[in-house]
Amino acid sequence: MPDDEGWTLPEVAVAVDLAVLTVHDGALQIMLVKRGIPPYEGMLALPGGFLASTEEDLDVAAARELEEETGLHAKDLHLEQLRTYGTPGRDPRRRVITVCYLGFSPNLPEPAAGGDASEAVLMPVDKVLRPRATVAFDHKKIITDAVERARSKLEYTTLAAAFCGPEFTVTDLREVYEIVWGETLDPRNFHRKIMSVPGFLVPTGERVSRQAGRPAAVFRRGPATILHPAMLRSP
Amino acid sequence: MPDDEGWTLPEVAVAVDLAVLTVHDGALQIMLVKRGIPPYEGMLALPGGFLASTEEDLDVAAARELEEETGLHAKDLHLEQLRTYGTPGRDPRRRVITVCYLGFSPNLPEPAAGGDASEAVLMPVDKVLRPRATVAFDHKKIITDAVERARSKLEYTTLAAAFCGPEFTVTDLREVYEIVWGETLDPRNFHRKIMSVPGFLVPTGERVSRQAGRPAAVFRRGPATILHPAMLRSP
DNA sequence: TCAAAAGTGTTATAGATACACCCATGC
DNA sequence: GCATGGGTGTATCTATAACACTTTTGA
Repeated sequence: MPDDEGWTLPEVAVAVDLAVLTVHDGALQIMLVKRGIPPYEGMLALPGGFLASTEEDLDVAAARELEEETGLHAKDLHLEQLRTYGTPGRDPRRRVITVCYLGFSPNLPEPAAGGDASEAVLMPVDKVLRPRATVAFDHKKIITDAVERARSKLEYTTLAAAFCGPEFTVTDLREVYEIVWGETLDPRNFHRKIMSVPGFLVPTGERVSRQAGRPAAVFRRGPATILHPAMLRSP
Repeated sequence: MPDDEGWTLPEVAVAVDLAVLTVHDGALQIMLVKRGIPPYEGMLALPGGFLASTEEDLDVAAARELEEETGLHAKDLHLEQLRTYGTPGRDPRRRVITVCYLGFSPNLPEPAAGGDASEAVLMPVDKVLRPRATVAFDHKKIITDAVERARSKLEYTTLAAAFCGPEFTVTDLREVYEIVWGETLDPRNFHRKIMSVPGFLVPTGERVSRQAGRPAAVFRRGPATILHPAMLRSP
């Protein structure tokens, strides 16, 4: 793949960015940070930054930036590579290509304010993606891609559980699907479908009462990672 | 996303690589080039190379490398971003991150030898991915990812047609599925399924005879891009 | 006339959908 | 008791799987 030796390397900066999604207050939300420096000073942007050194791995850089800018720890959420964005001009200072990561985070007790980064905020994706809303760089496009990927991943994987805490009920999980997809699902059919996937939900034996009604059984995530057959959104 | 100004950029080289797949001689094959220079001199590798300038877009670099190294033109095939690989040490010379593209090419009349690059070859992926086989860099891992992505894309998109020429029969298309997935499909059910997807196949009105048997109707690709419901591989 | 491939029809089964109904709790 | 949400049973519909059968060609 690399060509001939002894030639001058084009000066391209490599960054990582993170689109960390979570379900909070009945909405799909994304973690954003307020930029403290130009360009786009004061605007909201995805957490991220340049590689710290020539030897830093991409995944490591993503985990580091996540922690530095939001106080979240990579081990507490699901992170996967989303896509790389590199259109010339996407950063006014110099050529930057950014390797983006998609994160699924459980609903956090203290939304992010608890971290080192006081400037991290959760924002509903509906709000961020409104036509009039603006975010720094090409991050709106990245967020669009991240949301679509998340929606699609719920169809054929068990990643919805990554939006829940360690213990959750079938209704918690259904609400994740409903909020991420923006559609309502039949609770009875959902229950049966989820329970029929071997290794998705492991009962803890406990039950919890919400407000009223029969207490729901409590589950933990099982080893299953794929949903077969898939649970498809309405077309 | 980018951090503070006035800091020294880690020296990271940005490359693009291409995993171009095609169905040829009854096998799923991948386009490889023989390396003319170290490292891995003489070994087979994915076509690709470094960005030509600070201003070159990733897609443009991919199209350029494709043409330079294989003689294929980007407009003649389907190209999409696969994933970015950047583990430190993956290139012994220096830190390189490579943005990989996945290509679907129709079966070529003169397999690649016709291009500028006399060193481009088609190789069955089964052969390349055998445990004892070796390819340069981490390209074996990339090829594995590319093949899995291609297999999966046939399930829910109409991309199988990108492996066929401009005109093809339902049997041609079925053979693509059978070869890429490595399983046999019922010709009668396949025919019905494909024909039931609106906008997938557009009849030209012509028919062709293979060797024996009733001549098959000839089709062109229609505007449809997704298959709904999906056609799933056997689990 | 026969083999071979294209294409249609028919039945059986799996999974999704819709919804009636029972269960277990708080108030 | 009764409202509320958890969970089961069941009919219906849709899509796939399996395969008999007809059609149309080359040899």
